[in-house]
Amino acid sequence: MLDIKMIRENPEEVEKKLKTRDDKISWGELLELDKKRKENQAELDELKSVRNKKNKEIAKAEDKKAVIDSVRELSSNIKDLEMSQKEVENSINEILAVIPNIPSEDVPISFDEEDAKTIKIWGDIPEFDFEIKDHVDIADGLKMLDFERAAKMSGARFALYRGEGARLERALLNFMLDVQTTKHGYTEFMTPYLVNAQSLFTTSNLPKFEEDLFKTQDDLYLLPTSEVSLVNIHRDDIISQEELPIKYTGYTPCFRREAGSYGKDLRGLIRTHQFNKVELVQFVHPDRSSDALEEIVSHAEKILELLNIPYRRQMLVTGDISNASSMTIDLEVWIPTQNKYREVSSCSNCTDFQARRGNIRFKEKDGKLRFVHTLNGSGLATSRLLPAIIELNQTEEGYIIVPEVLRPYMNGIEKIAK
RNA sequence: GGAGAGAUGGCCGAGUUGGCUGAAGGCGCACGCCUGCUAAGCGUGUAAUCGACUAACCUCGAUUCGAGGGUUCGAAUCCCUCUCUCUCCGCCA
Repeated sequence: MLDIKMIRENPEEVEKKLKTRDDKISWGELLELDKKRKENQAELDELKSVRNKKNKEIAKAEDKKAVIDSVRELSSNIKDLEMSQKEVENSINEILAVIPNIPSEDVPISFDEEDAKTIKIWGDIPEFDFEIKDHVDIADGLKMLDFERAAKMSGARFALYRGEGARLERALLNFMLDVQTTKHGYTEFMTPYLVNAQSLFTTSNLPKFEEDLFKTQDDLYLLPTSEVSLVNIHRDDIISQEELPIKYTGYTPCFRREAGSYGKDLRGLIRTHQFNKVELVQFVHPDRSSDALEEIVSHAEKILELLNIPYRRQMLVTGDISNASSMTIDLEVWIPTQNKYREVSSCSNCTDFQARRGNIRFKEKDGKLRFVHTLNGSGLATSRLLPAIIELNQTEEGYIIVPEVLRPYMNGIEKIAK
């Protein structure tokens, strides 16, 4: 959520910046409502001040009845004004709730995702001297993944991991968590997978993106990402300055309806309703969030480098960054059969946008309370990582060479064969 | 699922015959004094949000005692609904 004070003070500039990420953006009556709210409040304060004074008289008055009668009407007026003030406030909040974060100055301005800026390319793109197969065919041949049976029990876009496939997935998750906790200083969490609407409001998945979420009959939602639960750990908290930066990580499955994304279909694991992800979240001092974004990206990259997967770092354009983000860096891994890089991680600096929605503050040295900055990044999603690993490490016989760093997690085996 | 108890400031904890309580007391924290150092001690201060005034400080007004609604001239205190926590019973991985 943006600070209404900031919008009030320079509306043109804010609107201009927001138009670079959504050309339809507008906030209609927001400023008039804001003015109205202020007027109402001043009047309310005045009326209440009078009422409070009179009420104090009543306590001491001899003839209570006379004074009470004079206040009765005043109170009724106050009640009416309060009602209309509430409506005004609700309208303001509804408008503010769907306005996205302001993009950072450094984000390339464009609505075409192809304009993303490549900042870094790591690793050599491998060449194969045999006919390569995609991850679905290889995994099927090795009985690691079974999409047909997944469809039988759950429908399209679900995965069933089997045997070494399941073990490889589990190995990856454990490996990633171990790296982030032991090398990068993150505290690991296992969080609920069902969360309430308030938590999704904090991260800005609600109210605007409800159609992306699975909702239960108890009004709880399945996590679309553990960013939601990790960020909400500190909802309504006041964090002391010394505790910053706070770094949290956790594995959870992620559930997304992917409504409307049919058609641009992708085989196998690439786009499913349920996938596995290790998430990184940081709460930092506002002065440090740019550095923290760089850091979080490097933490995700470390995983790819240890797995020896070629990747590139992309800075997304204004039109492509997520609602809460002021800047987003994507990591993309090389998928041989598609002959291109595909997103495996998305790291965002949400500045104070989520902190304001979730009321997550810290105490500055001078005692002032300020909103923290929040950042999140995938570290990483296996649904994109596993295909890369399978395809990049395939042999002519259709086997998979297990990356060295994963072998300790795979009972030491060097390859997955029939 | 059933029965009962509770939710107050950064934390603990008074206050529930409605007005003098934004809220005693303690802890913590900040500053000062004291002190060879540390510890202890003494003193002062210490909620947030919105608004008025101001260069700023100060001051003043409004709101907030889990959330929402109601009763009343007036609610932390009374009533209703909801959420959460604890205890006991039931069930159970």
